[in-house]
Parts: sequence; structure tokens; C-alpha cells
Amino acid sequence: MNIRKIYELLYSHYGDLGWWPADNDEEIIIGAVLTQNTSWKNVEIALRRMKDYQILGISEICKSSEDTIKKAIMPSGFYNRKAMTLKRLSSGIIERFGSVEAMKKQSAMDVANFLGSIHGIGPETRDDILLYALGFPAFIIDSYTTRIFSRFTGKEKYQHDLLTGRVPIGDIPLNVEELKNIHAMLVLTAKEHCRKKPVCGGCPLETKCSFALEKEK
DNA sequence: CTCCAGGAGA
DNA sequence: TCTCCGGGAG
Repeated sequence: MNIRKIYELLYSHYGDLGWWPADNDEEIIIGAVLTQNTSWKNVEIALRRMKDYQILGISEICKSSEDTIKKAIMPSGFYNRKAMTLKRLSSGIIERFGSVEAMKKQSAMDVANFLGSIHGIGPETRDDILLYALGFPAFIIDSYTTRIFSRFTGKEKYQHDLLTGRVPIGDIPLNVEELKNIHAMLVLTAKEHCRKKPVCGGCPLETKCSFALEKEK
């Protein structure tokens, strides 16, 4: 599977999507936690509520009670776990780095290891933060990506360096802007075409996808 | 009422 | 590998 080829197929269809809507990097970090196993629609409601509660920021989270956070983020679901995760992450950032800006000056591996050490932050949330909030190269693997790659390659469980060695990304020939965009494009592809119940017609990957090719026969 | 979408613990 | 955690939307 040639990731560059997939990028070109997607790009000629979608172009630059300009992704992860947020006013600042801290909102991206918070959104990355809230969107765990949750649709972005629900996250938007939760972010709006956090703004209303005046707790939409790293230091604000440190200062506010866990109960207040729970109330604010309720619409995004799993609020007990997520409130604790936001607390641990926020205080960890302040204690370890002092600020989000300071994190960007560290090495990718140091920041990745820090994020991975936070209870409630798994591989996907870690990579969301690394890529979209901090600008480090990371290839984000979520359930959409897994589904698309599995069908595209025709392998039940697609296993590759991409899924095991996400940080650092090694030989993936994509720069940071392309990495941001390919994840955005893969999400759109999954929502529009590569759903649980596939809609292969018009999919940008249709001509090269073994699932679509197999189905045609 | 059913579906959706990460991470941890067992 | 299975189960729990919790909402919003179709």
C-alpha cells in the first residue's frame, strides 16, 4: 500500500480541507480528549458550554473543580473519565512544560512519551494533539482509518508500520501539512463512502480499493 | 430503540 | 478479547 498514492487520490478529490476547527491550540487539545469515541457534533456543544463556564483553557481547567468540568462537558459523554483526563493532562502540561507553547520546543518523542503517560490519553488522542495542536508529524489512526485501510488492502486486520510506529512516523513521505490534510480527507471519505455499510460509488479510492473492485464483479 | 466512536481494566 | 464508560442523532 502506497500512502503517497492514496494521498494523491484523496487530494485530487478533496483538495485542502483546512482542518480541526478551533480558535487556538488549547482548544484543540481539549477537543481531542472530548472527541474520544464521540461525534464532533457533541464535542462542539461541550466546547461551547466550557466557554460559557469560562473553563475553556489549560490553566482554567487546572483552577476549576472536577464537578464543574463534568457539568460543562456532559454532552460529549463519558464525562467522568474525560473530566479526570482533562485535569491530569492540564496539570501535567503546566508542571512539566509550563505552557502549550513550550511543548512545541521539545522533541517530538519527549512530548509523545509525556502524553502517552497520562491516564486517559491513548495513541489516537496523543497523535491528535501532537499533529494538530503542536505541529509534530504524526499519522493518526482512528477507526475510520483502520476501516478504510482494511477494505483498501483487502486484509481483514490491516497491520503495518503505520499502526504500530505512529510516533515517530518513520518513512511516511508526508509533511506536517499533508499529514493534517490526509487525516481530514480520510475522515470525510469514511463518513461519505467508507461507512459501516459502504457507499462505494463516487469514492475517491474506488478505482484502487480491493473491496470496491471485488464488489464490482 | 439502535447506532456511533477511544481507552482502560480484567 | 470482552466489558464498561454516556451522551446525541437517525
